[in-house]
Amino acid sequence: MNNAKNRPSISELKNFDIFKDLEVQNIELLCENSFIQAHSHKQILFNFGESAHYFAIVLNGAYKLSRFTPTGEESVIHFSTIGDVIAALILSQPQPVFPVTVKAMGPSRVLLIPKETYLTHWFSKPSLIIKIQGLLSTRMSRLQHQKVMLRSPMAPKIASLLMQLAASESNNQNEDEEMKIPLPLTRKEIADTLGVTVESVIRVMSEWVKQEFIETNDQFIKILKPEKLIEIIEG
Amino acid sequence: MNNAKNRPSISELKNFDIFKDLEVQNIELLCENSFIQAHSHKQILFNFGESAHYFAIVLNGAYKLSRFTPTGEESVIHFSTIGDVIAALILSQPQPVFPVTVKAMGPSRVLLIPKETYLTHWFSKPSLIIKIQGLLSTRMSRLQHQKVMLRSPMAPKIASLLMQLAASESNNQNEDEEMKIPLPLTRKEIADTLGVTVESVIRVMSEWVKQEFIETNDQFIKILKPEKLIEIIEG
DNA sequence: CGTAGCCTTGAAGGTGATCAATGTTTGTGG
DNA sequence: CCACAAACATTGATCACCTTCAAGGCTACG
Repeated sequence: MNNAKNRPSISELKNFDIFKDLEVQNIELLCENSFIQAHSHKQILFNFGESAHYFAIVLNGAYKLSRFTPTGEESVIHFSTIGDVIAALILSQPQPVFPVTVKAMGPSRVLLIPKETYLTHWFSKPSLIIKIQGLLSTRMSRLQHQKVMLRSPMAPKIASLLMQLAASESNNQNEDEEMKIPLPLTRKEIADTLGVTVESVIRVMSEWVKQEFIETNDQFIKILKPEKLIEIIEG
Repeated sequence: MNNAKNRPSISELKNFDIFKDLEVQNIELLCENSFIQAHSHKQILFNFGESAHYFAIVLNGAYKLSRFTPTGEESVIHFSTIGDVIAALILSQPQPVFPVTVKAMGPSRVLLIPKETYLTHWFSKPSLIIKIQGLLSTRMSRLQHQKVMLRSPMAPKIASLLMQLAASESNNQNEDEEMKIPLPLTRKEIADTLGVTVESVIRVMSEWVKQEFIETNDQFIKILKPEKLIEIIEG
């Protein structure tokens, strides 16, 4: 249980895309009353339905955003990795409430920024709004792309998700090169993201491991032959 | 083919939530170089992949936002009705490109606002950004809710979609009251929204018509017994 | 050492897709 | 104004894919 309240260090924040190009005193304003919180695996950052007083920026590790069905099944909405913002969109609403439950995937850290600071200092800087909207845009685009894959059978769906997650990491590397998914991802989580069962995911991915399209040694998934997965997606 | 360029009238705009609470001269600034465009059924407003120079506010009627699979199947992302903004999120990106194809559903009208006006005048008004983010938030929330329904069988999926669409219209009416879906919606469009086949949608909805849960006389769908649909959703 | 979570494999069964045929409505051009 | 085409709605039969259920193995962790 590690949730000591720490003030953020400017030098660390400077590494993040959002704070790049900003002067030190500006960054200090933007982080007014903010603090860093660390989490261990599976620890919960926000709960669905709680009223929101902060938004978060992922400094380290990754977080899983999900909702639950009445029967307790998990539905994963998004994986947030380094530099991503969480719950920024809803903070501008009158009585903001978290639309998802947010859980750490492995040891992770976030910067928590209070609603007041967001509304007074962040909103008056168009360049910041643009960056946040850019992140949202990426997220929206992922959700949309997953909708398009709904009609496809199991294998293309999984291939598409893996490529999507891997693509966020690789800086437009050449095709044919290995890609690594920057998340400790279980089969169950893949299943919960696609709305299918674990068994189905396992059956498909085991085949790929056997054919050496992917590798899944440690807890990270590596895509050895992206071309093959693309082939599968395109049918 | 009706795409005459018209200047918007302030008095009409005053009716929309976004422009309420604004002074006339402010509205004029926000509409700098903007114009109204009318469309007939199925006419295209924006094409997927085109570079974006405008965003749109729906004044009248409705628009369907969709993407297409390689095999030409349509996947509906969102239905935009009166007061909704289209393509606002992406306009702040460096080289914005439409992420969906936008098509009129019946005779409709939009106000088109150029990128430059958006970036210079809209972005400097936090209250506007808040309203736009509110609309986006609603949209995101719908997409997320649909993801949660992925694991459910056909009937709950369809019931959930109908209730979602009807809810946007009704001002928190009591349950047990009739609800009307403010869109000329075909079975095919419902199918394309859920990623299922038309036949499946028809089989489920025909049953509901027979049992008088819903009515579908004219081109609009009316929900006669919302309680019944809620029952179906909850299993 | 025992439990909990994840991974794996197999067999059976059902739900929704597919294919095909036909009816109905809408819109268009001669 | 009629004829024809195009889009939408409907119904039935068959079949494949994925879910469900069940059982067992593996690893991490207290």
